[in-house]
Amino acid sequence: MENKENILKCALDLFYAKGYDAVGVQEIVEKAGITKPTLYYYFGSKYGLLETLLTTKFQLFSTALRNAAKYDGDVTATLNRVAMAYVKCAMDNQKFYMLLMSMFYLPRENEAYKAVKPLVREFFFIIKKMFEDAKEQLGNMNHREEQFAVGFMGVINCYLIMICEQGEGKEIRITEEVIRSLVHQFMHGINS
Amino acid sequence: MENKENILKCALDLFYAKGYDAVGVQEIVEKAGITKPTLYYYFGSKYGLLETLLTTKFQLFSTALRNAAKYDGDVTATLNRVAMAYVKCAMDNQKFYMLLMSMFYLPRENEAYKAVKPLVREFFFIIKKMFEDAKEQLGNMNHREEQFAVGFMGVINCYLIMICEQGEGKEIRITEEVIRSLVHQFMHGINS
DNA sequence: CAGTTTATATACCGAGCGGTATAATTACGG
DNA sequence: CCGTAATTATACCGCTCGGTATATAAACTG
Repeated sequence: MENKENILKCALDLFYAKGYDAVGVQEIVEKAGITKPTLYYYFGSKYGLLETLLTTKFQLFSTALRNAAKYDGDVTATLNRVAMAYVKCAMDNQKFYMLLMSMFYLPRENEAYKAVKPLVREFFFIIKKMFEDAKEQLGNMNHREEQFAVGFMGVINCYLIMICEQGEGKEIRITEEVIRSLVHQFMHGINS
Repeated sequence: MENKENILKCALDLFYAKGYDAVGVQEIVEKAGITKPTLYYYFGSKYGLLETLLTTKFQLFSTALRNAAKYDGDVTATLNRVAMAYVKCAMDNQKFYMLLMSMFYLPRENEAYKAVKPLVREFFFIIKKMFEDAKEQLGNMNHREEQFAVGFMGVINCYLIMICEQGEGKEIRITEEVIRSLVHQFMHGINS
């Protein structure tokens, strides 16, 4: 079992650095110090390896977000919880997070995008539902729940990517204060 | 010269649909109805083709934004102008815009990212400078110009990508009113 | 210890990759 | 109408791609 996890780790490193399409199976097995049949024994195909990598690691994000996104009557508090949980997951799994981001923006007919598509859907479903539940407090969103969901995650992701870029590789601490200010910016704009 | 532009067009279609790494040179020349040496005569390499495609088409964005981003003492008005110009460019060149977006989020060691990197830098330099010029009106940004630039473009891009996704292929009309509401959301938040 | 399952390596497959040497064709100025 | 330069095609290069048939080693199971 040691090999399997090692392959996943090496694949993540390479996919993160170059992207799924630009990495060959040969490259992965060399980095992992094994041979091709071993990889194919565990994952069946290069695409299967990607799927396994994505679905297993995505569990963390999914459960953390699902817990945080339970609307409790206070929009700001809920948004803060979600943002905290999300940022924590992202920073604890920085490479995986950046891989997810890059794959989310992949062309829609790219094979690798098909692997993230269900994850993206699940993801936005959670956030969108949160905004729907907050209808009472937010008032007439008139069907802008989706726009809000996209915008909210967009603000956070843009910030995280900017930070990740600057502190390339180094460990990054993002304080609760910063997260709260991001949520505040989403709700009240930049000059308030 | 007819061939050259045809190759560029076909390359854009394919890169847009599948991504640079997932498209072979053979595929491009077949779609363009020519043979490989013709492509290599004009562009020297697959990467050279990408560079030519990016730099020529990016001119539009660059000049349009540079004109719109001249700060005139009114932040809201300037942001509106920039957003209008940007959205117009993006919608007039939808495939190219989506290609740019997908490449912007490419892993940093991916070869194709090296081709967009200078464009991205130029792009953000323009937006960042606009926020710096608006210092008098926006007040104490205390070095958050970059964060604002990233956030502003992030909001617009997230919205555009969402729209492009829904109206896949069809022509898209985005009214000035919608753009103004996006700028308003950036400045004053969602519930104002 | 025999039999079976699990795990790994050697050596190979056809196909497609990016790229090119050579030659034929076209366009055009003298 | 000839020579030259700009274009385009035929046919090929070595290499890497994703994937596999076969054999072997290790680890359980009875």
